[in-house]
Amino acid sequence: MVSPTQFSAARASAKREALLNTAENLFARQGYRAVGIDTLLAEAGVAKMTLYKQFGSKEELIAAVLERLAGTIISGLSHRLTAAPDDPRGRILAVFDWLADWTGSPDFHGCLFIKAASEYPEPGDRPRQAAEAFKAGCRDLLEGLCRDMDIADPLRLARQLHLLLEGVLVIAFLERHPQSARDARDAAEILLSCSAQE
Amino acid sequence: MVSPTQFSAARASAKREALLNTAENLFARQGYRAVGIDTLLAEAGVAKMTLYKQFGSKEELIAAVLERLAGTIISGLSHRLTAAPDDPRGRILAVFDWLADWTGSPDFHGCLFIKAASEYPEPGDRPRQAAEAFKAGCRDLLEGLCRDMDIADPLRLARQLHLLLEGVLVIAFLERHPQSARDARDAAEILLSCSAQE
DNA sequence: AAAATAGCAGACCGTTCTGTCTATTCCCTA
DNA sequence: TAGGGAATAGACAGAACGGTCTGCTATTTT
Repeated sequence: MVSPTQFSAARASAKREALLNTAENLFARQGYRAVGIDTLLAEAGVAKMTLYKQFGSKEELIAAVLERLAGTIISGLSHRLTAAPDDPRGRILAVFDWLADWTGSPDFHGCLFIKAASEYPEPGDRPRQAAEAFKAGCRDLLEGLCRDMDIADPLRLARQLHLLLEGVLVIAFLERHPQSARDARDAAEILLSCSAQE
Repeated sequence: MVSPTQFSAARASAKREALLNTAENLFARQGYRAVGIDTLLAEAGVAKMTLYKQFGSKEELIAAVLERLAGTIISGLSHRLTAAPDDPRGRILAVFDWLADWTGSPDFHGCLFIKAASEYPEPGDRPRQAAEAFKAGCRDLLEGLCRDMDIADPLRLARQLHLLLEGVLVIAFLERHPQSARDARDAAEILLSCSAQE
């Protein structure tokens, strides 16, 4: 049996989800400031008051979109790593395979976190904070993988791999084909081998 | 002797420069769509009609800012490479030293080209075109340096170094300290060594 | 079944946006 | 020194911005 409050919550959350989905799509395609909330609301089929009850402001909506997206991405990647080989090296390379799929997908329009930090650059801006948190999460994930390897400076390797990853996000967005992910994978292999030898 | 038209042109170009300088500063700090032209004009001390006579539109002004900046950056880097050691390897590493200085400078606020492509993402948008052209120029410059090395696939190495470079631009913008450039330099050294061995 | 409550749609607010227009000023030439 | 032409400042226009407010509907509880 579903309680009334649960039912209401489910209905509210349906509109909330519609808002988040539409916002993610439009922001990804056009940018944050380029999309007005009226456009957004029309496309989502949601009332303006619903947006402001649920999120409080446009910037908070953006932050909510980013936080949900961060969870989706990290859990998607983590899930994929469970299917990867057991050796640490293979798991790290699997990150770049996943990256190739992501950047090669037709609805990849650049990294929404980089874009958010670009459009809301002040340290106090919530979108920028969400972006910093996500990128720190990515680096932490890579650090975890690198620690499993038996090398002298796993943190440095993680930062280097992170640079490759961000580079792929930028170049794939600008050049519109997934070659860069393959290049990054090749480079990662070299860095892995040489770090291990040290 | 200075002709009248030259004198007029000099005066016009002084205002034009003021516009370009102010625009570059404000756009770098706050973003493109976040800065209205009225703010820009007030700060530059220039009339609105001057902007529209000189550039035609805000987007064209942005493109002009980016094209001028691209020239400044590429020539600054090139000049610095003339002072670098003669061996190809040293010149490539000098690129990353230059990158460390750039991203470490107090008025580094992220890469204006990445930001431009983020805010004007359509293929026909002039700011995005300027960004694509600049990044292609960077890759070409790296390709030139890598070709001087005696390795099997210099173009692939160039693309890999380019990934590191773009990664540094993103991470330095998000984390606000120039550690990433040092990490990239270390990684570049490894890639150079291993590419040479192949 | 009636009343209360919560969430909805859409009109509405003042502000700010890019871009245009006009009247004036300034500078060079004759 | 007078005149011509370009560049100026600032008012102006129409649209779009983020955000608020007011009725109304639809659901839930008594």
